[in-house]
Amino acid sequence: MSKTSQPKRKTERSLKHNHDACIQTALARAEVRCAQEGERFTGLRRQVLELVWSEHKPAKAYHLLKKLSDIRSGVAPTTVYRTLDFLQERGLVHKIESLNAYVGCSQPNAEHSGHFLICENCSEIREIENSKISAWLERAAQDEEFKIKTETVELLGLCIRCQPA
Amino acid sequence: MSKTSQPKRKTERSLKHNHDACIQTALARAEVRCAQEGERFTGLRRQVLELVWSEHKPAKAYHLLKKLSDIRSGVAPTTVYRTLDFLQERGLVHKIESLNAYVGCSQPNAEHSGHFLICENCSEIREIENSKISAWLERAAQDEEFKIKTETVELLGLCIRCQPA
DNA sequence: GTTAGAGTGATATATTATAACTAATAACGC
DNA sequence: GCGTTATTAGTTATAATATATCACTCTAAC
Repeated sequence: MSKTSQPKRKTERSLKHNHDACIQTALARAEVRCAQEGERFTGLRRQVLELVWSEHKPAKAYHLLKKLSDIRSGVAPTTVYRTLDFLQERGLVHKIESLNAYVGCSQPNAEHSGHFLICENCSEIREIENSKISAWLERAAQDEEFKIKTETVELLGLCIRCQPA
Repeated sequence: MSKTSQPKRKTERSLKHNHDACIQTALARAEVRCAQEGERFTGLRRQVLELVWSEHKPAKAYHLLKKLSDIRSGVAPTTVYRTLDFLQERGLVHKIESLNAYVGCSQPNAEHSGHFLICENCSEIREIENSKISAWLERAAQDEEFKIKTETVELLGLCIRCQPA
């Protein structure tokens, strides 16, 4: 248990920032992106993406499965994995390999592998857009004459709010 | 079955480089390291580490389980995972998150997270010792005031031998 | 309106990992 | 050596993650 008499976290709402808008933006971008590629952004795909975005935390496939079952019928693991695969291929979600979980991509316009900061305390996840990282990794790989295709960079630790003073 | 009349691959031996010696070195280092930490390097632990090292490819837990069953009795998933956990905690093996597999650590003396180049064609894996990478990642994380505890860096692509000319 | 292909549903199963409890073994103080 | 304790390993069961396959449905395009 944590300390009991902690002050009520008035930040809770602000931490959620403008989350509804944030989801809506993601959905709108996904729609555009699919249209651009001649892909159909179906109801199922929209629902899954919305569920992935519904928290700023990595979403597990079977958690999504449960949530999805609440809003439609005939949902099986296949349904979820297939849809996540679709979204991943279009750069709309990323899989966090070290957690077996999925997050919405915050820069779906750019072709990129995601790089992530993951708080081991609160699970909040942050995609870092730091083009230098890829450049550095490329250089390191070149030293070994290795040709990178996909980068998995997942940094586990403590976000600023979860660090002890 | 594979093709029957293929030419004998004379490279096979050289590709294996000095692999027996390589394994022996790893085992010897593990023994020293465990002794230093007051841990027991038991028969089971030795066997598992040896199996992990037996190929220069990531080893899957259930593959190790099967191999291990050939040389001792009473082997269950728990046996393997428990032993791999032990070896991981001592820095003797790394888990490759993007493959759910394990590799022997080539620098067990240094405290470090591994950084890997993984060939998607031949599965050969190479741990890159590039202290700059950690430094770079630290810097990127600091920009976000994030405190890294463990780094997962897995670069999937083509090794030099598997690149088209 | 037919049709080809994409999308989804349904069922089964494979793969990866952990929990919880028991038995065996080694280390330690005496 | 001898019993005590802690560590290691064995045993059984089950949870969590992921894929394969086939059938049915919908939709876009003609």
